[in-house]
Amino acid sequence: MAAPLNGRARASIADVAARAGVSVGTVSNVLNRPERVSKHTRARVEAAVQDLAFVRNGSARQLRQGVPSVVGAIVLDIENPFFTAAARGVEDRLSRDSHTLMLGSSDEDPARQARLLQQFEEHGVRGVLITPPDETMTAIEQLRERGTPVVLLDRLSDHPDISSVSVDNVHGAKLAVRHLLDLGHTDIAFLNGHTSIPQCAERRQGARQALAEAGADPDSLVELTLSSLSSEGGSAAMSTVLEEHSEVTATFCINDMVALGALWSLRERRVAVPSGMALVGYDDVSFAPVLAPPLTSVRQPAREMGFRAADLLLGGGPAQQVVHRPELVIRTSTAG
Amino acid sequence: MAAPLNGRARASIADVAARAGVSVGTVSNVLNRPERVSKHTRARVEAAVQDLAFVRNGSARQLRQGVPSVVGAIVLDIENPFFTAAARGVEDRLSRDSHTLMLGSSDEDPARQARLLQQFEEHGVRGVLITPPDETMTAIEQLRERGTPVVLLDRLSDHPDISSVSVDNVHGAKLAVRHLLDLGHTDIAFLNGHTSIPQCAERRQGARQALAEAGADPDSLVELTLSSLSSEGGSAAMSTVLEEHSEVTATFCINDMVALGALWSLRERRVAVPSGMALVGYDDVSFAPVLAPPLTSVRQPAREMGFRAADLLLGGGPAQQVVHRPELVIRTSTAG
DNA sequence: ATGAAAGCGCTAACAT
DNA sequence: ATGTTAGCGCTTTCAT
Repeated sequence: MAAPLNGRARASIADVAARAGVSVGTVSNVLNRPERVSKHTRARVEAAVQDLAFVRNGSARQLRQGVPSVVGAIVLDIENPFFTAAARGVEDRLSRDSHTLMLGSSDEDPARQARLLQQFEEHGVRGVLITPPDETMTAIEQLRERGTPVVLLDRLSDHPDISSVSVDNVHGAKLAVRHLLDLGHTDIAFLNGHTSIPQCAERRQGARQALAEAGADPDSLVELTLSSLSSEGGSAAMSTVLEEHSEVTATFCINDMVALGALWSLRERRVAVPSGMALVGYDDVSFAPVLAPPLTSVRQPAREMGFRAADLLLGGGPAQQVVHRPELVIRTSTAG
Repeated sequence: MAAPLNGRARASIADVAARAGVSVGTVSNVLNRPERVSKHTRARVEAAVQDLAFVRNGSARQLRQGVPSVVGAIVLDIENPFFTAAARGVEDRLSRDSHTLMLGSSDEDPARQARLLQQFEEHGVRGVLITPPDETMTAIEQLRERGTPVVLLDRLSDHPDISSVSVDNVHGAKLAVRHLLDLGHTDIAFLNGHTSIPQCAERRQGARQALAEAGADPDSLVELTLSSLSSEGGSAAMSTVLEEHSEVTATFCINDMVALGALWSLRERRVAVPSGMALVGYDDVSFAPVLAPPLTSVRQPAREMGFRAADLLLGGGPAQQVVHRPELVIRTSTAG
């Protein structure tokens, strides 16, 4: 039963051909265009494939015909449910065309992103879905110019040839802060990431606009800059707020993971929410409605966004910019 | 500046060689063993690489030398924070050796797993990390026999040649249910997945053992079988418990996502936790401590597990079974 | 319907 | 130090 593989681990198409007593071309035809092969030989070849447990060598295949079936995706943080929900949407779309997802997390680090892009390109991926961690698009544009299609995820493209699926961040942040202002809060903290991250810059803009429109001074916003948009970052930042900005009565968090961390700190210091501190998150991830207390958050359709982005990539039509409208979901963390 | 690529999108090593006025072998040497090349020519080649924006063709490279730098991983559910934390651990380890992660989610479906395995194998991955959704290991063993190393993640291997990193599920479940019994609960529901999933079978065994050891009838456990180990599944199952098993005062959930869903339902029906229903989860994911109420859960070191699994895969030493010990983290969802 | 053979881009062994 | 070349496994003309 063991195959005569001359020490090689995997059977090649030549091994199959030898075993079935046909040429390699015929085996290839059985694999790719079975209708061109007679019933009889097809059966013989298929038997040989079974016997040898033959598996195609994807590298050789791709080298020859250059049609990759892998799509690369780079998200900011693989532990953020917003991005895994988006990844799930991507997978939903890819599996339709039996493509595989190669997922990487840049951890908001441009250098890590560059490394991943390089690996993806060497790999010859069919295309790349990416949430860039900063404003610079040169590496991405060059990648595209060299022939790898790119779609931006959770970031509006200003390049006419690059599609994107995003959400209006300015509007989303405005909804959040306006809500806090409507509730009577005047001293509001904003736990944000570096404004080099576009989402952070845009939401900051929205937050400040909301203040301005309400006749308040945008600079009255107490801004904290987290080095990492994670629950750990949120926890540390909220501690700072409590220690150094005791006037603050409401906090807007750049995302729900940060809000989660903020809740850790508030709980630890026995600050009641919302009476001691109102809290708004962003993304409306799955756990938001059952936090203690249920978290007010700005909803983004993560899964649909991922699906759509993958669809734009595979579809290959003209570039287009899809912009979703965010929605404020009010729960007891603000209106308790 | 544009390169003479004869219509091809990407520059090849031959293009670089032509531009630099050297042979392809020399270019290859600059790329792989720069010390063998004189400073002068190296500079010329590097300039050409820059000019042409040359990127290695990974397929050709792998075809030739057969050393893949991609590791495949298949988890049960990409939206479960336990698995993304594990994936993060995997990435931590892979990035040390500049390997890339190819991540797939089987969604607990053996057919999906088979498809992913096939794609990974065709791709020629360096190895596979996998949490199998059922007991059958034939596809996995065959993959290994054909030369692709495999490490089981979150599942004990009974095959001497296959390494694994797991946690003692029987013990974990026993801790959880014993805790509920200690609190005086006698009517306990267990929101479990199909027992074809090994983790589910093992935790069921632990739950029943806890009952037996306490002198109770193991069959008194009210078992619900969810088709999906997600928050949606947990929500639906908890609704059933409330409607059809009003005697139940405590529920053990197979994981924290299910517990999250259960909380949705409890909140919707205004059942207080733990007074109306005590709740225990499994995994102790990041949001567990700040749920309403904070969730008692069985902790598993997800990130370390992923790291270790990747380490075993890349290390290539003799197969070994790493078994972690779970830990019960008691919070107010049971002992409020 | 089937076979023979070229060639995808790269690496490594060998030759100079 | 650099060049030449075989060949990895596959797909795809072009013959037969």
